Amino acid sequence: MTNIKDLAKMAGVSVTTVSRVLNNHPYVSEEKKNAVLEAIKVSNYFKNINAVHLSKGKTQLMGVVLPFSDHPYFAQLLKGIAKQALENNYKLVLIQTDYMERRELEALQMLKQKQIDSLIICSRTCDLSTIEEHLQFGSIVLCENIKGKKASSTFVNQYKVFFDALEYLYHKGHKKIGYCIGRKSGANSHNRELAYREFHEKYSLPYHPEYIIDKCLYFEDGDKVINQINKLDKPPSALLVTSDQVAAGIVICCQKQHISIPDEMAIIGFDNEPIAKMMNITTIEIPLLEMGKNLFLQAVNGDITNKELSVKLIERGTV
Amino acid sequence: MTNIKDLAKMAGVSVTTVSRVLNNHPYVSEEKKNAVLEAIKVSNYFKNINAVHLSKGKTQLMGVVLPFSDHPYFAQLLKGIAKQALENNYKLVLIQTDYMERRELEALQMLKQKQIDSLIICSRTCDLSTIEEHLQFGSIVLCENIKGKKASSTFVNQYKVFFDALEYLYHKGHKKIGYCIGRKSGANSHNRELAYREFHEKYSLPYHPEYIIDKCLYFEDGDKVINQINKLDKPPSALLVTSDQVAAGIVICCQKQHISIPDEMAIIGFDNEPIAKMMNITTIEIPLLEMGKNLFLQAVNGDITNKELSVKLIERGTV
DNA sequence: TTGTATGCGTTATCAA
DNA sequence: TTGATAACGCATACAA
Repeated sequence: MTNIKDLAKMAGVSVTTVSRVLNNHPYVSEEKKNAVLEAIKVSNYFKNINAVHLSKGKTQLMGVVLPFSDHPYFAQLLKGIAKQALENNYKLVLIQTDYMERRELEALQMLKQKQIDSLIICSRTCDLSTIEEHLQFGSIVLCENIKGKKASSTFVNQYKVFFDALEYLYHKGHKKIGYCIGRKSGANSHNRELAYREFHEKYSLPYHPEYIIDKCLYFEDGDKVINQINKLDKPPSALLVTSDQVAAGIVICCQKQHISIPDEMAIIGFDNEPIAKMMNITTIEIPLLEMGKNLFLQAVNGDITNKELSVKLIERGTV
Repeated sequence: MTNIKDLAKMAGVSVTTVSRVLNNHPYVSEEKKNAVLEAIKVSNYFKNINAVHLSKGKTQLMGVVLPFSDHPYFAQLLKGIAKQALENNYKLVLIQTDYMERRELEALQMLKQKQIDSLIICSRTCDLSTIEEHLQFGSIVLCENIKGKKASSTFVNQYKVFFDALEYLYHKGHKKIGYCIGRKSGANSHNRELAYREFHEKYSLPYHPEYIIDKCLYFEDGDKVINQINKLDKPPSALLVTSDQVAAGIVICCQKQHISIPDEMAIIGFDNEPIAKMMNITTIEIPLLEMGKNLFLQAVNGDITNKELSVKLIERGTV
């Protein structure tokens, strides 16, 4: 396994000169350059990138923390990040956490140990303060509103989005509105709950905790939602579903059980996934690809910014 | 940023000793060990992993090449790989290719440059010979039958699976059978086409090239499939669909167009995704998680094996 | 335009 | 049980 020292010997130049031609640096004569190039060719040389990393203190590697990569929301986000990474000559290290804090800490550790230059945390369970402690080792970017903090972020104003959606349903005549979320904890869910509470206060509506259905992530959870609702004395007449995937599952389940949509049950999904279009589901479009792109750029850029992305209600047939 | 040299000085020992306690090596007195541990604590020390990589010539990093991470098939495969990676203390570097050869070569390059120890190629477009040239730099594992070659693989016998599925439909009375695939090229698709041809020969059935529908990957492609079939004089009465995702899209589209399933159109999906269960779609279960696990283990293991995984027909309501 | 010398932070070898 | 020293392979400040 030849190295630049060998190349230098072969080409009759110094290692510096070799390094120069390898990195396209100026100040090297055609003659010597060709000698080096020739040596590279005959020796079948290639860099040991780890030596470069050590020497430079950088790896061109970005960590991406997400709970599951097989959920359309995160898959789409990842796609946006990946696209931008490619353009900027970065590679992605995937850290799937299943929301286990231990794994998030591992990602932070990688930053500390210089294995990755920066870190995108798509969703977290660990403390914000823990994250802030690691900012000294590289930039960290989040997907939630952390204005005033020392890290960057790209996010959607979940409070506003949720409140607006609730009002939209209210003005369509719905007084009993429930919602489905992926997990109860988490900053975004917290904001949604806040919006939900304040919406009910604003319109003096009775607050039903049983209208909040947790752990709705995948298509097949649609069954669960409907079964749970069927048990209620007074079931909601409308549902905000924070994933089109789940919304689609609910629609399918309603069809099976002959529950008419939107008459007996109105549904608003989230994300505007292709499945929503195909199944004619009213949804709130979240620009996930753009979000991913932004996250990446913030991560490489380094200076601290907090960008709010706007969403769009797509009116279709389920409300 | 303290290093082991600093630690050695602080603890009054040699760097070797420091390295020994850092790596839990034997032959270090309690006394010195504690001194080092103390130094580590007060200095807030942590390893520079890149130096370790350079020194060891290994990175505990595995590359994963896949065309798109937002497709359920690959997402599931990735999940299986990730789970096993976690257990073996490996990190994953994701290389999304969109089937661009250039990016696959980049992954191979990473292996050459020692950035990753080994590589899993979930689907490829580059030559097998190109891959074989890189086997000298680390193990490479593929998802297709390459028995007799110098790399490892875990795969499903697509020829047999397809042939069996076609016969199943035939014995259910179908003589006009079409199929939908993700892409025409690729080893797996080639085997499927072979099975399709030979099935038609075996039963002396007319071969309709227009029954083969390409570029079916996502849910929304279901629309496309039905529209394309509607244009045909003699549409097929059954469809093999190499992704439950697409199969579900087709089912939804058929509902919209009042095409009765399975009477007017029978459908067999692939993968046994949750959506297939929920929508009662007959499908061929492919053990993707197990496949991912196997791929990973083969990659770390190093010795060359070729493992065929068996599939299972799940009979439900679409045939 | 070129080369020398040193640093990057570990691990591994070998002698003590 | 310990430590000095040599890798590991590249980048770069500085001198020439």
